[in-house]
Parts: sequence; structure tokens; C-alpha cells
Amino acid sequence: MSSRPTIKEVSKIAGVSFKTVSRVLNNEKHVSDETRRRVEEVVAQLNFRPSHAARTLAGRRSFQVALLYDNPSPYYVFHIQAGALERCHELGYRLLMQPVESAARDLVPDVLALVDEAHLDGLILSPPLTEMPELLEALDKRKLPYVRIAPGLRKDHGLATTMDDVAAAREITRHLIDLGHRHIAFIRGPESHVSSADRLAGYRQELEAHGIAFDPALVIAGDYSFQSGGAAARALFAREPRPTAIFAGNDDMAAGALAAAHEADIAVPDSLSIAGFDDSDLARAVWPPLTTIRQPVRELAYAAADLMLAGNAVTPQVMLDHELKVRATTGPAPKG
Amino acid sequence: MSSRPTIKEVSKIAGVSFKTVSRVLNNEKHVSDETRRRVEEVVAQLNFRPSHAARTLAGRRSFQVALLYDNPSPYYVFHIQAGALERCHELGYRLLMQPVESAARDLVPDVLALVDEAHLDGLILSPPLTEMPELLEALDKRKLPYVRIAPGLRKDHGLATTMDDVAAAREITRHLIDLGHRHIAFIRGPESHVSSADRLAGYRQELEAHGIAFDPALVIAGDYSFQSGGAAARALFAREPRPTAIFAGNDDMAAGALAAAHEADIAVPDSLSIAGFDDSDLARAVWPPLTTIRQPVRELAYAAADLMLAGNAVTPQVMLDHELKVRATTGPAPKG
DNA sequence: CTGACTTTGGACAGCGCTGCCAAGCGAGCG
DNA sequence: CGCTCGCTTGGCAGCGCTGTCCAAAGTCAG
Repeated sequence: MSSRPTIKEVSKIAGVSFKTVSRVLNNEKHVSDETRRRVEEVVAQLNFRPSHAARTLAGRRSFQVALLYDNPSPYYVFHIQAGALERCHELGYRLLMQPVESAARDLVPDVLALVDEAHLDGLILSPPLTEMPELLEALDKRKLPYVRIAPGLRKDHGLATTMDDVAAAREITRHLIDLGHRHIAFIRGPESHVSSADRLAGYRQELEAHGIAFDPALVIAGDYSFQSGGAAARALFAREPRPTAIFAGNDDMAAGALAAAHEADIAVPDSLSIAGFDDSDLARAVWPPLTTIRQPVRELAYAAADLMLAGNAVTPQVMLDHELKVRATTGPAPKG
Repeated sequence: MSSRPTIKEVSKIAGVSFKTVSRVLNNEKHVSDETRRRVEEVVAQLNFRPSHAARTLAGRRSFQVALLYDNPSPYYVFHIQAGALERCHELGYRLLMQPVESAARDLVPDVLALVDEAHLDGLILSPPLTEMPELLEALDKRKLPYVRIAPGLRKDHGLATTMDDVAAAREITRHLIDLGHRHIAFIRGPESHVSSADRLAGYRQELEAHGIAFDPALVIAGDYSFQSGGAAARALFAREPRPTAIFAGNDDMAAGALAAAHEADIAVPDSLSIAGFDDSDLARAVWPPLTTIRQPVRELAYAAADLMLAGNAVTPQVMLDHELKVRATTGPAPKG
């Protein structure tokens, strides 16, 4: 490994003290324009970057945050990562991607150990880690800044970026009702995610707003996986009368239901409408393409990083817009 | 931010010098079992982790590597990340996920700056960054260790983990030939990826091994995206006679072709067989489920990290097995 | 019992920066 | 004209570890 330049070499070439170079690098004031220009020139010429480790050790900040996740969906992780990474990069921060097991006994001490080891300046939490009181309390106690991504609508405490899952679920349910559907089933996600409870609530509210009785038997539990969507759909197909529409709590389960429909030779959307949630890559890759809700995953993560690193205290919570994407898996209810 | 414990506090409680604690933490010898035990006890009790920044600054190593990627596929990135992260974690290393633009003019200096800034101990390269001579040369010159993931079969230089793309492509082509297909089209990936050239070569070799003439008109260029697979398939559908099978260079393009077939009302697999490559999440989510090659993405990345951080010099290249997954998009060629 | 060697643990410098304090210097003011 | 003030710059300690060197204690053969 050939040796890297240090701040001292830069200062020598620029003809100033190394402390002055440090000032320029940190954008402090009290440096004359002339000096600043000269130093920046040398920095560019040497392609110099200050040692992150040294800054962390000497300073009060590490310019380093971690994104904690426990999510099996490549689509979701990829996009929150992309959004958070982008904003962190813009602000000169480094992002550590940290998979964790939310069910692990040692979750809290392990996270705190990571915080110590890396001198983290903050933490970005994604579901279901956003819903773990012990974790949040430990971070509060440590006075460690954190943001939560999409933790549902409760205006409780701390920084958060979110979307309106309830309203979105109402919207897509209304779309189904407008198409004439009256027997609409719902495949819900795992209990540990607030989003799945919110989506269920939206589904229910919209039904009732239209005078359609909520039927608990039409709600089947899934776990956000493709498999579980197929299983739920098959259970639904066995019912008499068969529902004319299925609203799945996410796209994976909707794709599972769609595959099950194909397998059972049920025409979509002619005999059965299917709607998903997320607008993941899957939504456009299956046939017919899925009607779904676009969830602004990337933007949520971007905003989360922004809130924590550059945010002002007056707007601790940010809500982003969703969008109904009507594609080809939903159509008019078959004449009964 | 409440204060973290330091190595000195640990040493005070354990009743040894702080240098001895350092020895225990680094698993050095010349520490008695009794002392080691006592120190480890205190470390566990305080949930102490040494400051990564301080170790990096003081020592010769940073226990930190980066994984460079420039790939739009969530599936691919998620799995290489998971594999590399796992092995790094096991070995006590930290992994920085670093998206880059392989076409950027400043790619090489930017990477070198990152190496300096983070004092990186090594780099993991994924396609297409594995194929950039300027980058590899710069790293060699810097004497910076790196591994390349799946750079095709050429036994050139340095550490690499790979799979046999040529053999895998032959295998799936043979599967199609065995089903009676004689007009087999190929949708190829982008030029910048060796894998797409290798897969094309395998397709061609197997055809010729069975005395089927290679027809360049049956090879359509795609770019590994769903869109491009659909476009290629539509071009193929316009040909007379229509090919009875399509082998796409990856699953995304195969899914695009499948959707195009549905759209054109061509029965799969009865009138048209489709095969993909990768066995990504998509392969099981579309209908019918895709016949494809399972590419050991996660394992490739795991092995790459292992090779670089724990490997021995005698096996600089590791080749992992693929597997033909016959599912439902391939069937006997229709009687002509 | 002695000298040479091994095992064990401590002292100290220094990694490359930032935080704090002080010095230099010209301008403004009574 | 002396003094203070504000801007700019430099000096120095020290962040929490590792590497190197050295001292003390234990081990063994002759």
C-alpha cells in the first residue's frame, strides 16, 4: 500500500500551517479567500482526502451513520439504501448498511456496541425496527439522533418520514369499489409491521364508507411473501361465493395471488381483480401488470437522511405522497 | 451522546495495563490464560468495543473493505451485499457499500480517494467494474488487494470468484434442444458484461455441437432490462418462421419476453418456450415460473470476501456450481 | 546456583486530525 | 497616539488505540 498524502504535506506545499488546511477542509470561517483558494488548489492537485479515522478520533463527530434493516425484500432494501446513500453522500456522510435480527435477544446491546465502535453520529431505522420500544428508549437515553422510516401515522416522538398507508389503502379499495366490486378480500401482512395494520384499517374504512359490511372472513393473514400470497388466494378460491377482487398488502403477495389465479385458470381481470401495494419491480414484471400503490421508498429514505443530518427541528415529521397506479389486473366486477 | 468506555477503563477494572487489554482484543499471544479470561470478562460486562477509528489510525490495518457496484438490479445487489457482509462480519471486517458510475471520467481517482479516506484494506469488485483495465492497474500499482466477482473464465490475474457461464448456457440450450427445439433465439446482454458474451458463446457452441447452424439473425441485443426483453421478443415474433424457443441472457429479459408473449397471445410453453438465467426472485414470481439457471450470487460474494480476507495464495480463483432449474416455461417444441 | 532463554506485562511514541488558546496585525475610536 | 477589537493564523495537546522496545518474572539445563 503506497502512502497517502496527509494534511501536513498539503500545508507544506501551500505554504501555510496544517491547522489552516484543517480550517479550509472543514469550511470554517476566518480564512482569507486567497489562502483558501491556494489550499484548495493543492488539495485538488494531490487528490487529497482527509483521513476519516483521524477526523473521527480527534473531533466530536464521525460523519458516519448506519441504516439498520431486517427485511428480506431485495427491492425494498435496495431502494432505501439508494436514497439514504445519496443524501448522505451529498452531505459528506458515510453510510453503514447494517442488517440486524429484530428478534435477537441482544439486539439493543449489539446496536449500542456498534454505535460505540463506529462513533456513529446517528441511526436510520427501517421497519420493523421502527417499532421496537426498547431500541428507541435506549437510543433516547444515549441521546443518539435517529430517524424512522414509515412508522405509520402516530405522531409520537422523534424524527420520522412516512406516507399515509391508511389513505393509500382507502384509495385502492375505492378504485375496486368503483369498478363494481362488493366482495373484496384482503391479504394482510405480518403483525410486526404497522404498515399492514394501517392498510387493513384503510381497506375497512373505505368499505364501511360505502356501506359495505366488513367481513373478517375475507381477511387472510400473510407475511408479505410471494408464497403466502398464493396460499391466501387458494384459501379464498375455495370460498363460496368467491370474492371478485383481492387486495394484497404488498406486491409480492399480490404476485403470489396472481400466480395462483393463473394456476386455477381464473381469468385476471375478467373473473378476478387483484391489487397490490408498493409498486415494486415485480408489479411491472408479472402478467398482467399489477394495479398497485406506488410507495416512495427511495424518497422516504432520502428524506430520512436529510431530516437527521440537515433537518431543522420545526418539521420533525415528513409525509410523502403515494400514487395509485392503475394497470391491468383490475377491471369491472363480473356480472353476478 | 453519553461517553463510551475506553480500553483504559477496561484495564483499570481488570487490573492490568491497557496494553495487555489491547493484546487480548487482538488475539495476540504472550498473555496468560488467566489474564486473558479476566480481561474478556470485563469486556463482556462493559459491552466494550474498541474504537474502530483509533485502531485504524494507530494500526496498519483498518479492518474495512468496500464493495463497488454499478448495477441497477435490486436482486443482484441485495444478494452480493448479503454474501459479502456475512463473511466480512464473521472475520471482523466492516463493509462499505459503494455505488459508482463505471462510465464516470473520474472513476479511478475517486476510488483511490475513497481508499485513502477510509484507509481501506481491500476492494471487492462486481461487474462491470471487474472489466476496467485502468481500475485494475491503478489498484495493482497501489498494491491494494482486491477480488473480482464473476469476471468470466479467463485466468488472467488476481483473485476472483466465478461460475462457468459458458457451460451453464450450454446446459440450458441443450435442455431446449432435447425438447425438440431447432429454432432457438438468444437475447443477449450488454457488451460491457463478459457474462453476456460467455452466455452467447455457450449457446452457440451447444447449437453447433448438435449440428444446428448458428443463425446471427436469431441473436437480438438487449441490455439485461425487462423492457429490452419485451422489445427483443416482439422483434422475434415478427419473424417467419417464428422461433419456437427463446433463451434470454437473464431473468429480467426472459420475464419481458414472457409478458410480450402473453400480450401477443402466444401460449407458453405450448407454442413458445422461454428460458432465463440467474434464478432471481422474478423467476418464481412470473407465470408460468421460469426455467432458468441458478447463479450462486450470494455464495460468489461470500467466497470473494473470504478469498481476499482469509484466503491462501494457492487458490486465487474459485469457481462455484450453477444449477439448471427446469420449471414451466419450457416444453416440447410444437409440431411443425 | 548461574546464565540464557521464554513468557508476560508495562512504558512510550505516534497515527492524522480537531479543539482550544494565543499571537500578530491592521483598523477604528476616543 | 495609545488602546481595543476583530479577523486571520499558528502552536500545542490529545482523541484511543497499536507497534516497538524493554523490564521483570518464570523456566530449564548444566
